Amino acid sequence: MTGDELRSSFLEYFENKAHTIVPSSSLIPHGDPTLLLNTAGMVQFKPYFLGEEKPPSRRLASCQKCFRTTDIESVGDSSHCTFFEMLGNFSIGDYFKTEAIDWAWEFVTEHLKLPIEKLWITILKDDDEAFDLWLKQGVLENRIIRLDEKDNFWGPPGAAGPCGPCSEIHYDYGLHMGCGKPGCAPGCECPRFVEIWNLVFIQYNQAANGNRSLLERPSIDTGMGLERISAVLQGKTTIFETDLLKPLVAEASKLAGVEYGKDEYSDVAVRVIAEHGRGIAFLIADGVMPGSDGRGYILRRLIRRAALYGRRLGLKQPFLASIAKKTIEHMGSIYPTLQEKKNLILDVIRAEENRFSETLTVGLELLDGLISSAGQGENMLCGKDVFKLYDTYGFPVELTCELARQHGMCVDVTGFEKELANQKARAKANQRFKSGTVTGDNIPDIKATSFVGYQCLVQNSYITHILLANKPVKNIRKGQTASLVLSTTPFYAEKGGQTGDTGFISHDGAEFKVSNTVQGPSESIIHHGYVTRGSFLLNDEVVARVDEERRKDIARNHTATHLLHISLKNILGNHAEQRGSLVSPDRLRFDFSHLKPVTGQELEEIEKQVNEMIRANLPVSARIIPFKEAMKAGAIAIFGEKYGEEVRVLSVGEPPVSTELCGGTHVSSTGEIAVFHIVSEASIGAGLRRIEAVTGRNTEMLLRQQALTIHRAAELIDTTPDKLISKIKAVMNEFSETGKKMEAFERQAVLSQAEHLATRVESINSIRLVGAKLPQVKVELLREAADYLKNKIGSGIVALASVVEDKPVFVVAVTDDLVKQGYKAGDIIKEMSRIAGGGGGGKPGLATGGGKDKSQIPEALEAVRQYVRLK
RNA sequence: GGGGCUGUAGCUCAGUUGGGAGAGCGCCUCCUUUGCAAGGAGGAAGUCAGGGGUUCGAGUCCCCUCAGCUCCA
Repeated sequence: MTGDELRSSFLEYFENKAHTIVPSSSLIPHGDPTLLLNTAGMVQFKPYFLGEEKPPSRRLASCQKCFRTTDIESVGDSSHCTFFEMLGNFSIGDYFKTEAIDWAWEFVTEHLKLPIEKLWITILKDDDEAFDLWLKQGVLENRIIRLDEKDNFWGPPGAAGPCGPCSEIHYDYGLHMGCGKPGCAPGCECPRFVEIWNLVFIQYNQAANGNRSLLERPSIDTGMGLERISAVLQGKTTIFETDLLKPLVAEASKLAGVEYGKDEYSDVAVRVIAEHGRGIAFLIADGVMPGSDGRGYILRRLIRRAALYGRRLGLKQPFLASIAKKTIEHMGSIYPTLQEKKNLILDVIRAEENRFSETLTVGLELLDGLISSAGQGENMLCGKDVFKLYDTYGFPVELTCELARQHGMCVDVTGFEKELANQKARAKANQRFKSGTVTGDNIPDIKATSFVGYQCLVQNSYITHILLANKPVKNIRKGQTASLVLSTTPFYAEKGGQTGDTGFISHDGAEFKVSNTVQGPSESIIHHGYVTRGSFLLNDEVVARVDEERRKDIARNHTATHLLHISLKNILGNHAEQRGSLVSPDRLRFDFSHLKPVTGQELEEIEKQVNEMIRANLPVSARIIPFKEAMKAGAIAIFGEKYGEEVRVLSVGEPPVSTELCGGTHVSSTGEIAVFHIVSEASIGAGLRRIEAVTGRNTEMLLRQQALTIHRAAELIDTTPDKLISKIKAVMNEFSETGKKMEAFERQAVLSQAEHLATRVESINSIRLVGAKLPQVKVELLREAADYLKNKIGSGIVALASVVEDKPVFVVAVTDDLVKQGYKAGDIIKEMSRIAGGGGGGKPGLATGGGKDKSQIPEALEAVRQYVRLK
């Protein structure tokens, strides 16, 4: 039975048992920011088990894409994998143990036709109910193993929640596969017994204190790994020999030119490449992009690990895309996203693999250097060097170790780990310093401030706390910098990338200027600022007034940020996800994932689309709804952000063009933004881009400034703005022509002087010598003159001097024949420059130098004669 | 946000202790040939990322800024 047949046979079986077949959910768990990737079949049904949502049916079955990252390092052996498919049937408070066991046994023995004598059962040690049910199926008593909670108890997810015992069906590959130890049985580490199906009986609810109570309507959650059961059915001992993975193994072997199954060393590499290549394709298809954290880092690690193993097989060219392509061909009909995202998948893999290959090349050179420069006695690479390789060049440590071993050296792993710990400590220390500035930690009785800033910008309130230098006080007066907490406030506290509000808090005779608003403990809102007039007492009644213009600027930028986000997705693709955002009154900054620079044309399209949405004057509305409901409506949530039970959903347009979870303040319709203009686009790291933009009156200001600059520039070079470019080109051309002419003219002048000097050759000790001062000649030309004279006189010494910027410069040239006799230009120049208060150097045939005192030029030239006389 | 590395001709890069800015490919002109990366001669092309400092003199040493890469958060 092939994997595909197995998959459909399973679903068909449970469909006949009145189950609703649910398609696999994305590998990125939707609406569950606590989970990195989908790790089990039941993940998408969690809200049903927890009673938070109503299931479409009480009986469900699925074949779910799963990804587990806990043992990436073990992939390559015969059994571990990161990506796999999980078959499962689920009862949401419907049937329980009896049916679960009944059907599992029927499916395994009658549909899959696995021989009963090969099957073993494990149960939780005191679950007699399960024991009896298995006996009833005809399982022999000695084939039922009782295990403790460590092995056969599931959950709860987190500290509290539903949980219960489980029972597993194991397949026995036979005595010859076993470890032979006396206690060998299902649950043993050796490969003889393999768990094929896990049935979880969710019968308890566990409280936070650990007490378990029986659930009124117990549930069932089962899981059967498709790869493993395929291996069993196809009579294979490893999943890599099944029809699910074999084509990929074959492709990897073909690319590397090795035969699978001949050599364990290359087999490991082939398996890593096949397994990771498949997982990578699925991750990208579900929207993961390589990055330096979270899911992105997992993807990057897989690509790099596979690339490394490819190298081990001698693969020099990028090859991972071929494996992904094979995966798409092989599984695309069952997972159509693979087909749809084919181009993206292949592009991303190629780009990332190439990047890594550059990293490796640089790293290898450095490592070669380290290895060859290590002395004879040394046989250890120091941790510092290895860390530098890793930290600066991203060169994997395991590769460093492997290569060092090949050269008979080892690596100071302890030293490396110490450096890594240092780096982590540095980053942390920095973090602490930053967060230390937030005040409010010293007020024990602080309560949540009621925020009314969505509806109004002016609010009557009273002072609940006053903070001076982060300590509670009873009053403050004029001139003091302090922080106020109010009972109610219209001031928005800095969060979600949006800058805090500024404004005034006042009562008769007193005014407090708010310079920033931040979040304090217990959802309080803290106003930072200083007293400009009068004084404030605790419990004073005050009027809080937000700077309206500034708030409107912020609102324009914030709503524009949402429009930009959706527009990026529209034009660049769905992978362009928010990774950070800053909304201030004067500009907005938006970081997102994207592999390559955004082209000028794309930027233009993005800007155009955003401005179209602005002109359409779309209504902006916010509503508070339960988180789950928001997720179902397809709202954009940011991974890693914490969201409460109830969330604020911000929609633009009707029907919405954009729906995001957002607590920020926005315009009421997009027309208020007026105009959106992208100011810059830049990289902020691999796969990450940053766009900065302005809106409303900031755009107006920017445009006015730019127009002014253009006008002034045009005026300066005597033209009109429309002809500015061509005029600048013409002027630049003219400038460069003139420069060249000048240079040629100077050269001509200097050479004719040199020509003249050639007629005044002195002779000392029968050495021909030219020593002269030329007026105002820069060093380059002086050098040319010396070169010219050197050739002219055939054999001899040329020493020239000039004055540049009021300082003496010298050039000495010596013909080759005299160099051979021991006359060195460098020696002569050193003497000359020393006399003039400087230094010089060069090569034996030609040297340059200079000094500080131009009056010493005659002495310096005399010194040359002296040098020749004494030589 | 913090640490590190890199930035030289259109492209790929070299450039020793600070002392003449280079190579290969590409480009332009001419000649010889017309077949696979043709051959020959000549030529253009550089604010050595930008700015400051040290020095008689900086692509080279020091500081700052920008950009790309990388690790940590």
